[in-house]
Amino acid sequence: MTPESYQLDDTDRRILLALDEDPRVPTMMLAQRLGLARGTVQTRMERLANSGALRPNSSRVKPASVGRGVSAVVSAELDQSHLEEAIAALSLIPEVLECVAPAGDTDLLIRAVAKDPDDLYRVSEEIRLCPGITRTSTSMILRDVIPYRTTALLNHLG
Amino acid sequence: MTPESYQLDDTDRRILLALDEDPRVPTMMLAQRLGLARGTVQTRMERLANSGALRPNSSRVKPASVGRGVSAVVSAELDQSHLEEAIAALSLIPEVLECVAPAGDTDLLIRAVAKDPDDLYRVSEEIRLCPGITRTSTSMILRDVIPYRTTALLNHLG
DNA sequence: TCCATGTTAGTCAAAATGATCAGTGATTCC
DNA sequence: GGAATCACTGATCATTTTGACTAACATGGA
Repeated sequence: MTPESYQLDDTDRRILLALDEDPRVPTMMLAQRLGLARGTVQTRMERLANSGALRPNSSRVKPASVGRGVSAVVSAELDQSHLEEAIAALSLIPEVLECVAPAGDTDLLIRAVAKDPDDLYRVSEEIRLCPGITRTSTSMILRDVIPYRTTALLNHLG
Repeated sequence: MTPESYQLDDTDRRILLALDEDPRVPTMMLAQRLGLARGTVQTRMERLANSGALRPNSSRVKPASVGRGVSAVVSAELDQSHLEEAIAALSLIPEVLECVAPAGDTDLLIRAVAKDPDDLYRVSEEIRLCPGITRTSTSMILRDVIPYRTTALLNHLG
């Protein structure tokens, strides 16, 4: 339905936050809690699911719970003419969770996970060997200071 | 129940991946599809929800859908003796989605969002002014090359 | 003003849920 | 070897929820 551009409003955010606190709550009770009609909540949740505003459910999985307790940031420089090839190759590495292109010196910033430091070396090598990638620098993450969240953001807008 | 250490097994992963493809599917049909008994799926989903292996639902929200279409990576150096203060202060900034401490030169690597480049400047300033933070360097993200995913990882283990 | 949209509030039958239980296989531990 | 533990199956049950539909109301824009 809605392509990519759907903007969540206050009601959407309240629903999402309420679901964080009580993920299994039935629509009816949720509606009561928020002071809305059931139909409204139902419509909203349906819309949310189809709006493209949410990442897939599996993105909630903490890598540590599938035995990937080691996390790293890999910055990569690349031969710009082979950008798309590099992206394609990176996509094929399961341990690559995310990759962004920042402004500045670094061409690509890659978030990767591994089983242990030794495994991280392997992953890091796989990344380095991607076509188009000329140089990488891997930093293991020592501490998850603030684990990924959007709660504060959602609350803030309210 | 389970604290933080629960390891997802093959069945858990299959359930999660199936839910990605069809998020609203009822437990019964899901069980059929996976060739499991309903009770099993029910137990698994319950356990998953309580295991701490999943981030809160709201972490699925794409910041762009709440008007934060601009994303940035901020690297920060800090006065190590004020680490905890800095963390506390950063936590209070809603636009700070994540913060990790990598090995190497950078003390903290912060993922932040903003409404637009102008707003990013404001957020960036807020970060810089956190107690304990001595220097920051902000890079706007130009392109989301691989959006955050765990699908490949979950599939890979199977 | 009229129209479109989103909300409320209510109904309905159909379906799913959570809670059980006994039986079975696999694994571990003694 | 045997006992105990654990997870899965397949089944039943009453209760609840769901999705789909109404009609009425409010709001905001054309």
